[in-house]
Amino acid sequence: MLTTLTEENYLKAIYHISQSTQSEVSTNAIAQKIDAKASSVTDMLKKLADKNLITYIKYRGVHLTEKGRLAAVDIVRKHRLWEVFLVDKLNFAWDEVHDVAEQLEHIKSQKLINELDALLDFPTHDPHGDPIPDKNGQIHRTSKILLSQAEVGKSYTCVGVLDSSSDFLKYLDKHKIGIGTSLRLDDKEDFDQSMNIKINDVAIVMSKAITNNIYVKAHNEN
Amino acid sequence: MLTTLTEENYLKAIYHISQSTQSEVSTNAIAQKIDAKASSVTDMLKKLADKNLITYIKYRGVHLTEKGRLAAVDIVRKHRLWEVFLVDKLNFAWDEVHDVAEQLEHIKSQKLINELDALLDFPTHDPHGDPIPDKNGQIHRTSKILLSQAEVGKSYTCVGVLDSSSDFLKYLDKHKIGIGTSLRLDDKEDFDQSMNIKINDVAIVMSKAITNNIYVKAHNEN
DNA sequence: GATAATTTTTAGACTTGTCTAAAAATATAT
DNA sequence: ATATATTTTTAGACAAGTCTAAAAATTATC
Repeated sequence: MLTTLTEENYLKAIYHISQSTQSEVSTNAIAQKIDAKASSVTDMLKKLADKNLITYIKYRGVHLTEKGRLAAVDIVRKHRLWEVFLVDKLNFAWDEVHDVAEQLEHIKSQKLINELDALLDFPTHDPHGDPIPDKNGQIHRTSKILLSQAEVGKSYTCVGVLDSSSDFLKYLDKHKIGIGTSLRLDDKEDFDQSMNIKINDVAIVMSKAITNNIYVKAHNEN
Repeated sequence: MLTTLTEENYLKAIYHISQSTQSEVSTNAIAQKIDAKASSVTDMLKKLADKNLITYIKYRGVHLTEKGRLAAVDIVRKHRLWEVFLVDKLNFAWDEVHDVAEQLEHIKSQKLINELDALLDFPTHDPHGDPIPDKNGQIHRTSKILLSQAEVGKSYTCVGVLDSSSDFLKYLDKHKIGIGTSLRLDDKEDFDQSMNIKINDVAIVMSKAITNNIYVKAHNEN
């Protein structure tokens, strides 16, 4: 059974929302993500339920079925592989890739995506540090914490970002912070939870708004 | 002004038909190419005329305007660049690229196509030997003739194909014929115009149906 | 637990692109 | 030149996806 571009976008939205909330996904939440009215969402939910891609109980929100989850994860896989392609092969900056990948993720060809995977040498993470699901829809999650939760005196490696807006990514570029960058948390201010961070022997101060959007992994850990 | 995917497909169809006929493009011809009914085509022609992409006189067929021609050539450029990408970078065979390129040609990103062009080292022809229009919509046409028009005793290089159906391309693969292959016309049968061709010292017989679909360029010529 | 506020769904309408069937225009044939 | 055949257009309908406005269900408040 074929999915339309619109259906794919709904599935992806439901998937991403359910990742953060861990419970039923509400009509309004989808409407906000898709940038459509709630009434339009209701219509589409009926269609997706008819196709057994979601379980839908009126007024109670939706869940992805296994079939729906696999379809959603497949779109995510394509999106992230294309992002790697754009950055690694076509010299895109990491804040430029999203809109184009939104288009490319809907191209239908199994061979295309398998070969792309090989061309890119089977990457496990996209340019923002998000994991790329494998062919079977499995996601290899790495243990990571927000920099805001880090402990004073310890060293970390930057492994991802929560916010991937252009403004935030440009901030990181300006301070030469990227995936793989090592840093050390020298001190933390109790008052506003701002942090003194040392990166390549340069000390900078980061507000909570910043540290809340950077994922790190502690050194000497698995 | 944005063009929809459907509009782009109509423009491309009109462009390709006008390339072969050199005159007005009829509603029926478009319908056949697009695989739609003539009535649907009429509706779309009005829309394209409203956008100044074609000149349309009822019952008289259509012509592309300069604006329409540039839009059409831009799609052709993208299509052919993606075909090169699929063959050169993703190991697609030349009879597998068309359907995927049909999808990829509609991706909207100027940077994407410019960078792709560079990644592929600015190719001038696609895997079937068709010229790739440049950024300004200019097409560098090479002098070529159909193999069926070749002269007995002369040597040629294969530079393209007219038919690019999977069946025909598989025939060429089987006989190790591709773009750039050298061949010599040893003899021609008056009765059915079949030809005795020598390729890499192997002699084969080709029917008119075959030689009518292979473009060649004479050796020692410009 | 009744009432108010919010969320969700329904009903009906609009747009894009398609279709069928019928009418109009053009082309062909005698 | 007139009848016939073909091509093209019009008219009206349909499916996908969207919207607004109103009704129904749920949640929050007192």
